[in-house]
Amino acid sequence: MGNEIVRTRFAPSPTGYLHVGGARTALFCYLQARATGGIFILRIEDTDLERSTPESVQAILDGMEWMGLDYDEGPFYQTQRFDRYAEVVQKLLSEGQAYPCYCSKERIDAIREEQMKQGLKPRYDGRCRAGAEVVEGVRPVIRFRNPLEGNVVFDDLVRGRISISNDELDDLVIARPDGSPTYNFTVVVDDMDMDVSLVIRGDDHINNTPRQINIYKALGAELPDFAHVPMILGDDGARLSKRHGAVSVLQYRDDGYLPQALVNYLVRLGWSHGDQEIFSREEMIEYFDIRDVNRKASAFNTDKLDWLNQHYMRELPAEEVARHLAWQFEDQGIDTTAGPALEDLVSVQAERVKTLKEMAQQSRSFFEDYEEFDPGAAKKHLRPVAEAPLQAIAGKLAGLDNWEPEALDHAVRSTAEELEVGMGKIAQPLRVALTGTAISPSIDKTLWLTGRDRSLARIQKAIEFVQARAAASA
RNA sequence: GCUCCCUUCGUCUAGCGGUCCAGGACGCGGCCCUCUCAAGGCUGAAACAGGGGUUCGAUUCCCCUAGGGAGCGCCA
Repeated sequence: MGNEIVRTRFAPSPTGYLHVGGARTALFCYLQARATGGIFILRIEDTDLERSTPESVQAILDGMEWMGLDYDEGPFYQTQRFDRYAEVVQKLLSEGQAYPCYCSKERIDAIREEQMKQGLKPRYDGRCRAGAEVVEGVRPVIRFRNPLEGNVVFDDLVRGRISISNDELDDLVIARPDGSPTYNFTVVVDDMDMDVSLVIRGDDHINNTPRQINIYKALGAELPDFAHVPMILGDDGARLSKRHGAVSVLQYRDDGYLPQALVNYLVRLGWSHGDQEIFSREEMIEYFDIRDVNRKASAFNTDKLDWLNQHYMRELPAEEVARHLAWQFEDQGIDTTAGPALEDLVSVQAERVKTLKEMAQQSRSFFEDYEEFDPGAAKKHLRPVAEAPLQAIAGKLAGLDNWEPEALDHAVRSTAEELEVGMGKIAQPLRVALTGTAISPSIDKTLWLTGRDRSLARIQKAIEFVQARAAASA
């Protein structure tokens, strides 16, 4: 890299959601710019009019915002730069660095097939290179005049030196018959115009780089540095696809993951700083260097993401986690106006669940009455022997004026002692009474979160249930 | 087929010629704790793809083989 300021860019094409691979590339671009006091640019590569959609553009913007990847310039849209591309095509044409080609698709396909058959790499044979015969009524494509000899060599910041011979390359199409530009050409024009000094992108672009370098040279532009980052694979080591479940970053948001967790997970995929696992945004920026990124593709491991998510649910300020949790409740149609404070909920539930979605699901009974007891739980814990403990604790709780965890814990324990039974004999029936299920936070916290009125009413209901059951079997 | 690239525990990784009978993390097993589920504590199993070199000495450098990936579009 030169002495000037580093300028990176993330350049997705809006043909679907922002997937985790793209998100990590964006993160790396962002971190490298922030780490060096540089500029991070967002550019939307929407020249494929067929497949690009406004929804996808929005998904990319939303995903970036959710992850907190703010950019300094853009978003720029390639569809708004067609005049500029046309201008550069004309320049190359007038300099003889590009030429019109009238070869039919049929002919191109035929030679490709023939070359494959002969064990050769399929390439355009250069028929129109020396001067095309104009075919009436046919609008030509424009091809770039690639050098015939020599090698293209570049030092990739993550892959090291890469060298390819020019005779592996052919004269690529840079403009279609309707004048619309193609990818390998627009990237170069854009990166040149936007003064991008460091191109960070997926390693599926490695093979495109030499031909892009030739275009840079033809344009007399200064070459940027390149850093090709490996791709992300699914849990099973196969290429990431819908079949692996969540691949879109917004899906992770909807599934109850905190952005801090996803970002932390992603930054450690292909990059590390000693044995450190947890990184604050500041630490990432301080330690990150694109040169330290690994060359190998890595598999996405949801178990580790879950671990990080729980870590952040526990460590982040409860108010912040609560904000994300509120969204989950809303999404699940649970009204949280009558019930415990979400911060309190977070403080007790965070260590018990993997995601905010689970947290909301398992906290339903603190806000709404449950329909009926879980059959298995009721069968096991709401038996006749449970009546006495429930009556005892009901009486004790009714007289309690301090509805706080410490007092509640004392109430349950002292009741157990007075009845001379183990905690399980009283906590489990009580748990089923309060939540309808056999699973919940510790009994004092469950009482606390359920609240006084709701707790007392539910215990009564459970006592009636036990009595009815005893009567029925008698 | 051709070109380019990749290869340390199941997974993410540390390692940049001796400190490695290979370290950490997730996950997994066992024990403890325990009112359920978790969480937590302790503990255990688990890897340098294979073969040649170079070197006094290779996980680290070179070559080959095997396996894997990407590209070879008038897609990006």
